[in-house]
Amino acid sequence: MARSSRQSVTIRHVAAEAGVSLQTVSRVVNNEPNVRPQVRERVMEAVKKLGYVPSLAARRMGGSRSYLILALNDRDRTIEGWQLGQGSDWIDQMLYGGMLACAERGYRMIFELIDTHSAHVEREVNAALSSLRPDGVILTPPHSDNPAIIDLLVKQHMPFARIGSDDASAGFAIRMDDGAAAQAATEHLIGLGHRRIGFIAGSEEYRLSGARTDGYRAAMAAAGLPVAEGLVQPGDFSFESGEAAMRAYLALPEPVTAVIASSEQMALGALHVARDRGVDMPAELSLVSFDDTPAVRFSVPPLTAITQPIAPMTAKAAELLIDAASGKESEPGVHVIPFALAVRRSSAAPGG
Amino acid sequence: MARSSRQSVTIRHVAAEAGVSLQTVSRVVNNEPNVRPQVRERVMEAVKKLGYVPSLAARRMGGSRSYLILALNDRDRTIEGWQLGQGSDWIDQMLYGGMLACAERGYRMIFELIDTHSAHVEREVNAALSSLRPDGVILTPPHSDNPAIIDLLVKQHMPFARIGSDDASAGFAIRMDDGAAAQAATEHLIGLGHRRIGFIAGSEEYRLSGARTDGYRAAMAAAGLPVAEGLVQPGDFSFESGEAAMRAYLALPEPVTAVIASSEQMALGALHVARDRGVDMPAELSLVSFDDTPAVRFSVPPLTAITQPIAPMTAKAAELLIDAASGKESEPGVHVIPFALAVRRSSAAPGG
DNA sequence: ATGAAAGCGCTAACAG
DNA sequence: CTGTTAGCGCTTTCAT
Repeated sequence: MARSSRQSVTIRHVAAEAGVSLQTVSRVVNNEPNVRPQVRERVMEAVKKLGYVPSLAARRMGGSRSYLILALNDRDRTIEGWQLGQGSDWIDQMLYGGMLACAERGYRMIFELIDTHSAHVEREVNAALSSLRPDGVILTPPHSDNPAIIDLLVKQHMPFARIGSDDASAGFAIRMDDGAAAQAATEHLIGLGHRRIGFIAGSEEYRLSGARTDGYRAAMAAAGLPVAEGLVQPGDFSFESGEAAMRAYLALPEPVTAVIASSEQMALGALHVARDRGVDMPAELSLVSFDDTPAVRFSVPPLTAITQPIAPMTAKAAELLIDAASGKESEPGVHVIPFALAVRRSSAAPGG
Repeated sequence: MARSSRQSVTIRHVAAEAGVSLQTVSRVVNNEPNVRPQVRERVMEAVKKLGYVPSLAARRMGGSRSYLILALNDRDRTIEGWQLGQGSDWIDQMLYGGMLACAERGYRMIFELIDTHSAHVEREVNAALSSLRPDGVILTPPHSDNPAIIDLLVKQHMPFARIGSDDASAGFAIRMDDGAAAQAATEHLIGLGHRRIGFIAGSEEYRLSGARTDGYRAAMAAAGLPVAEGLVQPGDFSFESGEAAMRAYLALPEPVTAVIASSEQMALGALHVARDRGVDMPAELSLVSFDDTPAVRFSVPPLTAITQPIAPMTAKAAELLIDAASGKESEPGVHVIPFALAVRRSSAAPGG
């Protein structure tokens, strides 16, 4: 352990130490066959003694793999989230699931911010791919359904996983069952005795918005409840759109007794308006959020929420891509990850 | 833009397209001198036309730089934060400041989780360094003052920045003035009319804990207020230790009218206990938090808090390291980044 | 089962 | 100002 200079240990040093060729060291390090147990042992000792760890860059240069998984996130949304610090922990959960899954397999996850709306999406994605040459790409919403990005990836034969997408035509799709989740939230409220339940829809830019609205409608229909005019309000996932929706509900001739917001920010916006107007929650109004974030848990009252399995989805995405890069063919198609409903004080039987 | 195969554009293709040598392309791409404007122009056009972006790995292999900055975070704390999802956005703010500062300079920030307490710290750090060969390392608390890590970095001549450290003996130290911040928080309360102010100290594993306590004592002393027995309570940054401290305050014969917690989690723990006991805030008790996180802003009441400039500190760290890697000698020593005090409803004049 | 040779895409060092 | 020559540390052939 005396090595302490700037010059680091390379495969050469290990080969010399063990008295074998570079090749043999490479084989041992990569767990390849055709090495006698005895020699393997000797090499592993040398590796350990010298503290050898292969250089990522050199591995990428020599071989075909880069041991890198690239996650692409929407620049504007991500930066806005960071600036506002409003407690969406999407990135954190993505890192949690993705980084650990990668680390377990000797991979590394890097993430990049990409402008969806920019005319330069292709240029930006291309730049990241060219620079990093990852073994796989993880797409998060709204990139998961961006045709420009998908086309690019397909053309380059770059394996990719699409989080929150149900499009199985290319790449791996990994999602939770958004429809079932909205349905579960709706059923939860119906079970509590609610009959006039509002639903704040999400941005149509995201495919999952439609699925959620459909799930809500399905649950209402199954219970024989009409979806009256004004019960479904448009939204764009923003706090403001949640506020606007709640104002609309409060202006309805016949009031709603419960509201489901298909995003955390919209739930908080709705909560804000309701509280401002002195609505007693949950006595007069129950509220359910999609997305179980810190802000939702710390709000007053704490909100009942659908827990999106962001970490497990990202972990699954990383696994699939690494398996693919390792030659293991995994089943393509849509992988559905279970969600959960966290029941908190914001939902109760109507009237108290 | 017809290139669409897997095989990507290399410096060769650009050289051929522009009719110059590889070297000239390299010079242009790296903004080096000794290229006629005319030729430079021609090369830039070829680069643009082919969509050429240099390979990170190849750059690292050929040259002396890797264009990578490595940020080291504490594994246990980080993972715990992700699991609990309690809304500490340290990682987010670090990424915000660090990634963008790196991106502006053509660098990339990668972050790794390292076990501080493990006997393998050195092995873990070494592995990350050997694999990535970054141009600089950013240390975050508690790594910033970990002698094993510092020694390793110094021995390897690896430039590094220490966030939240005031130790200027090696590397760049980047910090906010923790003492002044605690002092400002204390003065804020004194200005409101408080005289018996409690201070929940942080873990002694972190050097900044002492600075904060000192700042509190200094402000008290400057105002001629005694720091009576029991006013300073020990803590370890955890929610539980905040709860314990608040219980201790409530058990004091002569009650405190205000409390400063030197971490967000302790503030929330203290708030939890106070609310449970029916303490009216801020009428009966004012509370100030260190760390202006989402949870703090969404709590009831929203907490007055010291805003730690995590993003600016990380950005500064990245800048210094990249400048160093680029040959620009920057002033060593301690870089102090301004903090702010966000006044919210949790602090008011005593008694009402 | 092992080793030798070639080369990945770039930059450093040197020639001109 | 510009081009040529060597590698960087690995993995991939291909021999042995």
